[in-house]
Amino acid sequence: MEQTLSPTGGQSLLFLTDEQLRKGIEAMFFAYQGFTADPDRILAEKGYGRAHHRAVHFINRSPGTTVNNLLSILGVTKQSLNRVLRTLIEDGLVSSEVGKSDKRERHLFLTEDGKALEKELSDAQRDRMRAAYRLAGPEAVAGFRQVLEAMMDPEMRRRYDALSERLRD
Amino acid sequence: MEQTLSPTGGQSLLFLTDEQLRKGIEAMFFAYQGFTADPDRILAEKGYGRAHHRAVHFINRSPGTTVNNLLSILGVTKQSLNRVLRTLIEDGLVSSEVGKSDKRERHLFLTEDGKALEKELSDAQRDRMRAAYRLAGPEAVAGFRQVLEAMMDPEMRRRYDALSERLRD
DNA sequence: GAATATACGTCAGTGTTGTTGACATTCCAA
DNA sequence: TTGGAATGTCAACAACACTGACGTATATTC
Repeated sequence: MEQTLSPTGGQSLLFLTDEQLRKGIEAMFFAYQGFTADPDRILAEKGYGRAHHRAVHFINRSPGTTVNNLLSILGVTKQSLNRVLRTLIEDGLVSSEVGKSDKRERHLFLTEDGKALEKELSDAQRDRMRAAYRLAGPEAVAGFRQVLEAMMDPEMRRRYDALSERLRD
Repeated sequence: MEQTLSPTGGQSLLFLTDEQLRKGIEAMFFAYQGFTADPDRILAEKGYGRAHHRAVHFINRSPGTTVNNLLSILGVTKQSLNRVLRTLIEDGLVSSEVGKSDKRERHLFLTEDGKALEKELSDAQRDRMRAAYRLAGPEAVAGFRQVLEAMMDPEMRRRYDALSERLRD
């Protein structure tokens, strides 16, 4: 609330000025800092980093996913992901099961401990997101999502959409 | 367009469900990848990284800013910023002038070459932002900004607002 | 004027995370 | 069955963030 001043200046035809665009760029930068701040704090205590968070998040989202699948979602090299995955497996947060039909594949699951960490992290992140959503209101949230989705690379957009195929939005 | 299906499901009271929040989190993650992809490509060619981009961006935004000021905006350590600044000064993209009233301070400016790089980078980033804005429409952009602003840490929000104090939105 | 604080720069050490290269295993198709 | 492609692992290296300690110049305070 108190948000009576429209952040776009209220002009419907001037919303593509360079200054508007620059402001949007800066908003992304500062907001992303806030977006990662809370999980980062928790992760640092436990000796993990953002890469661990991302892995845990998407394994939780798609239990049984393969390493390769996870790789394409995260957009990093398999070696990079592997380092993270190894520590998570060693620490008993993730379990890796050899595929039944294709024994080359490893299917990834969160253990109970892994689920606990995932919950701790996403609770923190969701709290902030919830507060922002509540402050901005449903229509702003719809716009927020629309712009973000339009900003994605087509390939990433596909993967993003695929995540909610089963789960209804 | 074609965005007739509202990303919030159209329900004004369901925009705070865990699934909605999770979707927002993932949207931030994937969108940020797109957000940085174009500048990253340009930077990689020239042997620079995101840190250089950020420095150049904010020096351009506030010419004559001091090192300390830049430090607090970027939220990094001075050692980290110094490494970046040193290479930018060596390469002739940034100039550093001893302060007149306080000779301890260094005021930072972009040289012509620095301005050229800044333009190249922000043109690329703005193009994507512009496309996303155009696709989503003015109202979505307003919501986008509202949510992002609500997501910032208060301290960062202050700095974000301060950037456009002179320039009218 | 002396002590203290501030602004900036630098050196050394560490950790996370990305990269490439080499390699083992498994699957599949010629 | 053999060779190529796919999957995943191990090792070494680079980029870039961080902390801690220190040096220098300047400003401020007592």
